[in-house]
Amino acid sequence: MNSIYDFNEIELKWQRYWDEHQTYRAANPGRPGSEAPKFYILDFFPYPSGAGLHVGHPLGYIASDIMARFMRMRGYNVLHPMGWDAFGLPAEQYAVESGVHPRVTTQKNIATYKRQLKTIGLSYDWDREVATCDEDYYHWTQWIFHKIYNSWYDPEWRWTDADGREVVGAARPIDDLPIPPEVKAQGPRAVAEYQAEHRLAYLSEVPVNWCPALGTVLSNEEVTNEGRSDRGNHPVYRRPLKQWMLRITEYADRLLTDLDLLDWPESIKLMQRNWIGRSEGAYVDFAIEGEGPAGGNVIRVFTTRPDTLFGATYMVLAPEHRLVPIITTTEHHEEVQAYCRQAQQKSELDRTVATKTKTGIFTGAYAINPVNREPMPIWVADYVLISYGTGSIMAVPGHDTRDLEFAETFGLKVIEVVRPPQGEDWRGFVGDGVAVNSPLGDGEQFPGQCLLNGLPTPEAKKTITKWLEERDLGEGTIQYKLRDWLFSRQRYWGEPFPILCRADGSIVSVDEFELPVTLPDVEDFHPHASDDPDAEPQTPLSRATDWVTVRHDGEEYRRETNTMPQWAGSCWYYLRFCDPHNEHALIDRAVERYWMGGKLPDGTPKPGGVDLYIGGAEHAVLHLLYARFWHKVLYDLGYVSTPEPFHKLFNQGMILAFTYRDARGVCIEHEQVEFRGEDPYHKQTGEKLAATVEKMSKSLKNVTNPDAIIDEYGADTLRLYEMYMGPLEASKPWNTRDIIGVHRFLQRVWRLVVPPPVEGQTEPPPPLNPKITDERNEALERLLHKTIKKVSEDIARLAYNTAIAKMIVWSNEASKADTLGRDQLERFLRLLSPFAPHLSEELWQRLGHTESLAREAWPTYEEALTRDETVELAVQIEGKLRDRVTVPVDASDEEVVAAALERPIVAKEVAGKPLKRTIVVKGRLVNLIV
RNA sequence: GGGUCAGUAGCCCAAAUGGCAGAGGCAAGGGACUUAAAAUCCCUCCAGUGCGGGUUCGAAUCCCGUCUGACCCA
Repeated sequence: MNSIYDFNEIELKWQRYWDEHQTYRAANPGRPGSEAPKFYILDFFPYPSGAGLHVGHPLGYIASDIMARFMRMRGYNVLHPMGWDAFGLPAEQYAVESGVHPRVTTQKNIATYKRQLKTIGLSYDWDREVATCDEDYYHWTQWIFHKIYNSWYDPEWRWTDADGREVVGAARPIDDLPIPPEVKAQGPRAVAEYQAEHRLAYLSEVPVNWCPALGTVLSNEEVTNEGRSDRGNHPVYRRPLKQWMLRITEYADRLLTDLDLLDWPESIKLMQRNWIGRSEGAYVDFAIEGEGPAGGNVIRVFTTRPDTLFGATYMVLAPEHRLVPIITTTEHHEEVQAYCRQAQQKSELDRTVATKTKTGIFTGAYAINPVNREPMPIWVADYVLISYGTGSIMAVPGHDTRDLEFAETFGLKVIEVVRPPQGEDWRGFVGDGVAVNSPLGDGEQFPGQCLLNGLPTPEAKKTITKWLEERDLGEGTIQYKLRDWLFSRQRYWGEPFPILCRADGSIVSVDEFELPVTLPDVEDFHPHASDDPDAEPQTPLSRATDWVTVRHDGEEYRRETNTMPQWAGSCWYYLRFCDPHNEHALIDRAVERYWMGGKLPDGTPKPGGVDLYIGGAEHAVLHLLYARFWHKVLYDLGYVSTPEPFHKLFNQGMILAFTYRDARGVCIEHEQVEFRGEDPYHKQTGEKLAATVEKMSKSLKNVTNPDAIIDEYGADTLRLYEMYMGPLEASKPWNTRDIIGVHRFLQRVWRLVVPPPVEGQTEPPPPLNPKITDERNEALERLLHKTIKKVSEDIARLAYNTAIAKMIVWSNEASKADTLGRDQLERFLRLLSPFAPHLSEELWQRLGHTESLAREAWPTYEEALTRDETVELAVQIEGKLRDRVTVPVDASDEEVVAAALERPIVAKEVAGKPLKRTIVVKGRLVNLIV
């Protein structure tokens, strides 16, 4: 047997062993092992990109793996799966450029990722691997869409779930939607239309980022601030396009309130709350002045500050507002039209950035302010968005930042209606104060006028809302910033919709027993490019003519040719991992209850199923919100038993890297950098380089590949280093130079068990270190108990860096010791095994065990042995450190003071002065006040 | 502009409830081993906690202000 630590050989050996013995298989209900309590620990699954992994990617995976191994040793049945978010744009773009089918690229990338993950020694149950682009998988993605499509939301519905929770509001089958008699009377077509208006998935004309050159809609993230496509820098236009939408807004309130049930970082909860953006306010209706076509129309606005209505001096419509062409007077028509056209080309971000100067144009029309009956000019301006609220606002320049900027730009009236607290300028004051000038002067200007003067803001809001409601001029309401989810993409590499369209335009869903609707193979992945921004998009699927046309019972249908967005597959993968091979259902009911159920420490049912979900903060809003939404629909329909998918969420930080640039700002590869002292220089040119810490990315030439690290130091060292760099949640720079530290630690552990070969000795060294005995080393025993305690507690709170530090301390002491108890060493190896599983298995085996230690019991400690018998206290006089004194741990306060006073330095300082006060902090210090 | 988090040794990071600023690692210096180097082992060195106030017997920790950085929102 090799006496040197040959990590590459050892790691390969144990990875094979684990595969062959299916060491990490999780037992589903009914299988041996499922009688143990369950623990479901999940990683955000990756999109397998062509570049492979860099060392930043596995950070979270290593962290979850340590927890998974720890929980297995604690006797849990651990579900720890991995899969692939495999539909998506990069593979498709590559296909467009190279003609290689995205499936081929994707499979190749998955193979690379899987190989890399395996070399890290992650304890996944690979039997449960899924990829969102597999037919067996997207079958059920389509099935969920089918359920969403065939449901409506009943906000009044009161029901009790499987765990006895009371819930108000639910998705219900569309067949349960009550049809009003007057609709029913108009025949089946009217009923179908009425249903379509209520379905949770519906078609709608919405403004989208349309890129004619790429032939597709783009998400906001894919559009630059200059309003061009991120890829290719083509112009992007805002245009209305018929799209599939999911009615997530119906769930806004539940998505908001149920956040309170979850053990998530507060920052993420806050981001979701902001995204949902609940605001209380009121609708106010403004009549348009005049006869003509404009007269009689009403502009409805939403405001969170109805109390400032007296300060509203003008109105603004979004350029896309339907009343714009109707109310604009003839002499302003041309200008307004030109303005609207121009506004269309700007991105939303561009339009709302506060620093940009405001633009706008007067329509010539006026509305009447209902509270003082004053005429207000109606403007069109692009800082008002059609997609938020009603697409129109009442402008209160006195107390709204953007309205004030606009009013100042165009010389509009600004009046004070909220008096701020003393010392603050009212102009632009947006906080709560006291209503003034509401109305101007004393008393009513007309009978029944609303009087707000003197009321604090919250009361003023209530009063005016009531006044508006009584006169049918408006109503109190709650608005959400959350919009319905735009769910279709004009792309190839995604899930086809299980939707058919009849010749008359009516829509039916594919029968659930005919799923999946398979993605057809095509030759041409090119989007239909066009310079005409108004041309109808032609999707790649629409060219698969054989596929598009379907005959069914003698009727001809056309398939929906959009595909689902990349989020769809990741919305529910955590469910499929529980039951990945089920051909008859998305997930078996009993399996779902087992893995997704569970109890909180207080015995109540757990609101979320996955016990620990680890991933980066970049998906804080979208993925986590979409998945929660789908989960709630499935919950309402009875397919899952918990209201939330993820109970505890943890965001690992980002691994950053040093980036070196020369004087021209060109990034220099790490291989080209040499250090003179602490300063980086270019190896060839000798030029001094500037170093910064930035995100790891190919373009910055600062990427480290895990394969290279594993090759040089082994996977266990890589794992240990990534966990030792700092707190898991913190961002920290990768520094290859530091790796040697943890590697030395592993080498030292190795030598605790395996003696080094002696130079010049021809005889082989003994297989085990001769200092290992059957007797415990008493000096090490206390430290071992302290270590077990520290490591156990630190793993539980994901503080792996400090756990490792403590293990290093023990190994340093053990190296110095003359003897070492075999069972002490074995307990230590069990502690180490979640962090460095290969090395631990190997040494465990060399110590005489024949089974893997993956399910060995986690070591325990005695509280009494974690404390020393004596303790050194600091002695302070007047709060200043003067001396130290050693006392028994259980010494009383009096004994501590007495011991302190016996110290010569202390006695001299105190010198008979009476003690005014003594402060003793147990185990820490004694402070004498004279 | 608003919000959240963070700032401790040359670097990465530790320090329940306020209680001796240091657990660990890297780097640096010295030494042992070696013809030498690498590896290994031993020893040593270094900050008063971004800055300015306040509360307290006592502040890295709490409060106020301020600067810098990251993220989110506008």
